[in-house]
Amino acid sequence: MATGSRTVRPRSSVWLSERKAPRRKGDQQPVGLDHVKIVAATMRLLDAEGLAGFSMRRLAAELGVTAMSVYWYVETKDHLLELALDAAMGEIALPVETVGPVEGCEHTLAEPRDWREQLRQLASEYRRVLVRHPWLSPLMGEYLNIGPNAVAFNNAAQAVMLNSGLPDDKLPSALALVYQFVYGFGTIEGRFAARCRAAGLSQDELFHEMVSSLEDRPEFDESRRIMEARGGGTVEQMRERDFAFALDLAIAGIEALRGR
Amino acid sequence: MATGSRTVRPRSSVWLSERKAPRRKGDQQPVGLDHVKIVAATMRLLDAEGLAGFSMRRLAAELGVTAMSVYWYVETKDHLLELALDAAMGEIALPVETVGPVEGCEHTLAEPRDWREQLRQLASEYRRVLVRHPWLSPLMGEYLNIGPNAVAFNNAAQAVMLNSGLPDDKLPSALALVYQFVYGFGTIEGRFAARCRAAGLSQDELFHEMVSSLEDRPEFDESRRIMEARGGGTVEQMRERDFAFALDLAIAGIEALRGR
DNA sequence: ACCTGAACACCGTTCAAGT
DNA sequence: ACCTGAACACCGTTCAAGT
Repeated sequence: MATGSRTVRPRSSVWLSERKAPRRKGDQQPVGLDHVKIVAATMRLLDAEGLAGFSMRRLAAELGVTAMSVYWYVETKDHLLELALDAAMGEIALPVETVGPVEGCEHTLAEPRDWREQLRQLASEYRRVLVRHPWLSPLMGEYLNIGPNAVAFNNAAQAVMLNSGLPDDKLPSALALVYQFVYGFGTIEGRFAARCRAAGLSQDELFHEMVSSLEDRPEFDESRRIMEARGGGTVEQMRERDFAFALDLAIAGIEALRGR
Repeated sequence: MATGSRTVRPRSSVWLSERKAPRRKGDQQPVGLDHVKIVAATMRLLDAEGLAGFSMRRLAAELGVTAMSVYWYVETKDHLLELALDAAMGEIALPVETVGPVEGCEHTLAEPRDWREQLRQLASEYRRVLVRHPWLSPLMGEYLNIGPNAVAFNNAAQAVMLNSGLPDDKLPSALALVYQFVYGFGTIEGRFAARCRAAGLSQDELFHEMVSSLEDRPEFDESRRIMEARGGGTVEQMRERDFAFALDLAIAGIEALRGR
């Protein structure tokens, strides 16, 4: 979590408080920093060093500026992280016809298909973003996540699920089942990938190292048996299969119960 | 996340490094602190102040002791948090016949039933613990979570899913679908409850406040429509229904695809 | 309008010293 | 064996001051 809140504070979101006015009046040259540059540098740092390695001072150094300059553009560290969070949500490609007129939405748009394909597509896009930016998961837990890109994503997910044939009052359950699953799956996958990068190992190398470090622990016998049953291939291939079949399960469940 | 790791460190887990030897040799009186007391105080503080409000100095003050005393018993803050994490996992009641001989397991045991009932039971126990201790979710993302209680829980979850009739190679998918869903659901629920406590509002009060604060935002029209379709009752009742039906979907999916 | 510098109240942890 | 105190290298943020 952001360590900014030493004591519990009122907790306003960037999206609920008016933003700092854009500088650069008239036709003057921009002086150096601006909102876009700051958020981009923030995401770069977060990708490179992780959430724990990120600090306002570190960011300022990266921008070649003194520690306090950033505060001219951004109210707090938390607000900045909310901006980075929503920027990352904007990297999720959305099925084209699901995108309503959300102001500030930066999503790229993908091809339309039937609802199962759209669901799989959204899920895999979401997963990819979570893996690409491992700092996303903790931030989503920490903040409200109601920025324009997050809202557009939620609306797209709702629009897709609407075509599943489930009655409206069952949609929240189905949405939670699918997207909480993807969140957890992508979170674990992203953390593992980050761990690999940090250790300088490939995913398969680290995986086998972990497996063999638990070799003599009988509590893990059953887990090992199941993992072996899952069959060969690389870690990545196993994960693709697990992910795809879990979505198949969810879709099958929806198809089974939508008639009631 | 624990801010202990300013720079990236080797990342050993408590469960992978031998513990500090228990003090109190012979029959001497315990001098003051001990492992159990420290973890208990840690959980009390985490419940009361949240993860962001917890610090080693704060804990020491709570224990009536100087800041550095705790370090006699515990290697780092991260190790201490791992101990608290597993202690919380130990609060999950497990279906009795699923518990193998995991050393150090503190779980209480629950009645046996058919696999659907056992699954629902485990899911709801897991959910309750996540809600009771909102600091659990971020810690589970941060650490390996391979303490004795976590392992016993995973083994129980596997044992229950084994009875679903799914072939072994499909078990990881089904387990991920169900328990990642519960994790996300319980995380959101726990955060909302904590927010309510902090604001001094009931869940329904805060909920209606949030809804009405988004009243004039057309991007939320569709969400609002769905929420209204979901029907009346308290926030808690809506959540129970959503949770139960999401599990129904997962179970229906498993039953639909287990024959292949 | 935009940026700086010093300062405040915090962190986790090391290390030498006390009893 | 157990606990303390001072110190180090960090935080986020405030505030008065510079240009």
